[in-house]
Amino acid sequence: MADLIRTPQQKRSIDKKNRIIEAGYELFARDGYFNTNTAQIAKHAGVSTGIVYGYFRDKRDILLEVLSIYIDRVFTPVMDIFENLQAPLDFEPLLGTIIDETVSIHKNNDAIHEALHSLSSTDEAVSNKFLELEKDMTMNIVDTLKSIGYAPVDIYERVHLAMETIQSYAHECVYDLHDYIDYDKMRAGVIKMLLHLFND
Amino acid sequence: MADLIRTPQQKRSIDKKNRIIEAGYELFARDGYFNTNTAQIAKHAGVSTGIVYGYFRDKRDILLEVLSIYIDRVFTPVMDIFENLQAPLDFEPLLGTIIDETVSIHKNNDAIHEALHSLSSTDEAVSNKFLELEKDMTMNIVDTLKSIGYAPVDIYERVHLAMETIQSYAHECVYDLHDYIDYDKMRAGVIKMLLHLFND
Amino acid sequence: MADLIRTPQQKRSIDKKNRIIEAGYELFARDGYFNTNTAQIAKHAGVSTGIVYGYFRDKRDILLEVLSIYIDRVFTPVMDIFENLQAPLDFEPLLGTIIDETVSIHKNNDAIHEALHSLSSTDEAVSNKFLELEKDMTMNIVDTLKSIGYAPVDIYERVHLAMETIQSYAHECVYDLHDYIDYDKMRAGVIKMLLHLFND
Amino acid sequence: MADLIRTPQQKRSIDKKNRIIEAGYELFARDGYFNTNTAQIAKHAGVSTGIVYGYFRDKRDILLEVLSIYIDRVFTPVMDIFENLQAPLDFEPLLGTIIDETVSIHKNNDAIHEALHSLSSTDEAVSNKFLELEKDMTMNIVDTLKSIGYAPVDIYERVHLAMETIQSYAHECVYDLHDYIDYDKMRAGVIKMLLHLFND
DNA sequence: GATGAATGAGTATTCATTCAT
DNA sequence: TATGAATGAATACTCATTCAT
Repeated sequence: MADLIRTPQQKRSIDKKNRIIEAGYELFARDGYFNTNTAQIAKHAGVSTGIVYGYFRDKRDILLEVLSIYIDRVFTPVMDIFENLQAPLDFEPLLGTIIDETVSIHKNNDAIHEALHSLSSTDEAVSNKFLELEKDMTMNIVDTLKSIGYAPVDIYERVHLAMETIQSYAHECVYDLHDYIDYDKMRAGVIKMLLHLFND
Repeated sequence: MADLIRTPQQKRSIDKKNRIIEAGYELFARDGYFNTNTAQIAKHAGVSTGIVYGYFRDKRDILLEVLSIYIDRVFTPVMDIFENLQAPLDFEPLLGTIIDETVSIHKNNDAIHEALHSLSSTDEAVSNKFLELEKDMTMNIVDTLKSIGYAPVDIYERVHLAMETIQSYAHECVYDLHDYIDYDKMRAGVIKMLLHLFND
Repeated sequence: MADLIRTPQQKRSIDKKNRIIEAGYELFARDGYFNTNTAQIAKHAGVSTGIVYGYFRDKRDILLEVLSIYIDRVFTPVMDIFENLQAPLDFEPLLGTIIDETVSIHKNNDAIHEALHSLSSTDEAVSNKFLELEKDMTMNIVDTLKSIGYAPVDIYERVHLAMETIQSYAHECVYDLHDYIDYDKMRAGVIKMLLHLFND
Repeated sequence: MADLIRTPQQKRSIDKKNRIIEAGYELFARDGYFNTNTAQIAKHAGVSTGIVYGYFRDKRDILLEVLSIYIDRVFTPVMDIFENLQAPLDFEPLLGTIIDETVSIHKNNDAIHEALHSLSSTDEAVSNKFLELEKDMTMNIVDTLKSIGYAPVDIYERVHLAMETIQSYAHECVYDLHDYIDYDKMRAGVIKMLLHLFND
């Protein structure tokens, strides 16, 4: 007998729901999904354990909402860069901007990314949301590029590959900190590769 | 008084320990670390629940051993390619070989990779082992390349970046299967980028 | 400071209280007392969860009121039969009437009977109300019979036993539906036994 | 992944399982199924909460086993009476024996009967077991009676009705204790009715 | 009076780990 | 060494009851 999940309308309730999501965001990021319990989430959000189940079906439902927030935080800033893009296209500064923005996003959200992504393999809804995110980003970027006249063959593959490469680099920057790597030099390498990928 | 963890000497015992590790490997890969319990591992390995604690300090200790096995399985085949490398260096076929081998490795081990990597963010030992793996691979490859006379500036950055890029691509191939991507064309894109990265 | 339980005076309030009792009646009958929660009762009654505690001390208090209603529904129709009883007493048609009426009552109320009666063993108030019901029915019937001149020895025992027997039969009819039983023939058996019980 | 439920083979384990069932029996009888929690059962049985789930799938599974024990305790003694029954049939002492035995059984088991029976309305397995019990008893008694030459028309109805009547009486004796009833006189009434039911 | 959001104690169940045999 | 029964702390989720509005 599924007790109704409240869809909060009033400001105070929306706040409360958001506080729970934010608490989930922070705790999942810090300790991982399985090392975080609902009581901790409630406490961190400053609410009772019971009310959590007024807003969410179950713990996984919190995860899904956290995932949505995460996706929004990752997707939006990159898309904003393309928003006001104008021909003629000058790839070099564009790539630089995207790389720096992506690194910045990863710096703030990589922990939650790991926590969420790790569930992809066992939770299809999570997996699908990640796939969809990649698809949406690729499609949006391709559309924007086409709209300003850039439409080479294999554009989907190029854009997707570029995205992956940039994300790899950003992930490296945030986490790995190998002492034998100069990340600025690596950044130059990324740009060099991608310029070559897009030109011709 | 901490019960000693046996370091098995006899063949039968070594077998048993390995069976437990292999069981952990398969179950962690299939269901994830947190969705696998020690009783399942024991059963899958054909041993009693109790004896697991004769060979491993705790559940996490199994994880660490699984991680070692994983690292070995990923590291060795790539290094083997470089083993008999001879000058003069022809990058194009070499990259093709590495890419195909990496994709093949990922096909067999990506599930466990996800399961293990997801623990990086909350377990420093796991995180360090992954860092070390990347470092070892980079170092080995760089050494080999140098030994046959290839030693440009920024060689560490180039090699590391190439590795990351190839791994990204391999991961894509195994999992994502975006319907708008032709993975052979993307493979060509990877090779194109990397050739440019290494030449000059 | 115990919040006063309102004894509703106004028509609207009486309606509301009755709606809650009726909702309790239906849900307890369908799902049992422990499988019904107060939110469901409130919803079924079309009132808020909070106001339930304006009319009832607690959940058990609803139960007690439901029990009263139930007792009324079971008691009254049987007593009505005796209301206009006239000498000389002809037991056979009287028994037939009572049996059929009792079966009819059970058909409509056996589910709630089970739900309520099951609480007898752990709730003395419930248990007492059931005892009282039986006592009242026995006393009323005995009084009526005496008033029209039927007053054999052991009249209390006879009447009480007859009531029990008829209730057993009615319960059988409603629930058990053993395929090896012809319930009309059993009805004849009941009448045969009871006639013998009362004559001489 | 249903963890295996142990089916205990060794004496100590069987003892333990039985202790849990017996604990359930006593607590369900005293407090009812819903007012008893698994921790109480474990404590009463002198075992840990965890091991309960080694022997039983869930709390309801304990209930089902308790029900089986109950049925055995109620069924067996009555059947024993019929075991050595010999022609010619003398109903009067036989009925006396059965009534006294039934009252004795009810004295010891009526509390658990209420607790279990109350779940009939919401749990089909429970309901079916009760129906089956009645059927088994009726069938057995009818068979025995037929085997010694008593086989009137409507024998199923008569036997079933007799059983119900005796159980009603026994239940009355145990619980109701109405002060206006002399239970010995009522017992005589029961015998009188049943003799009439069976003769001719 | 009325609402329904909020509380937090309570419960069934799981599982890493221990231990008697 | 090996077994697998046993432990008990931990956790997701429920629900009778309260309370701010």
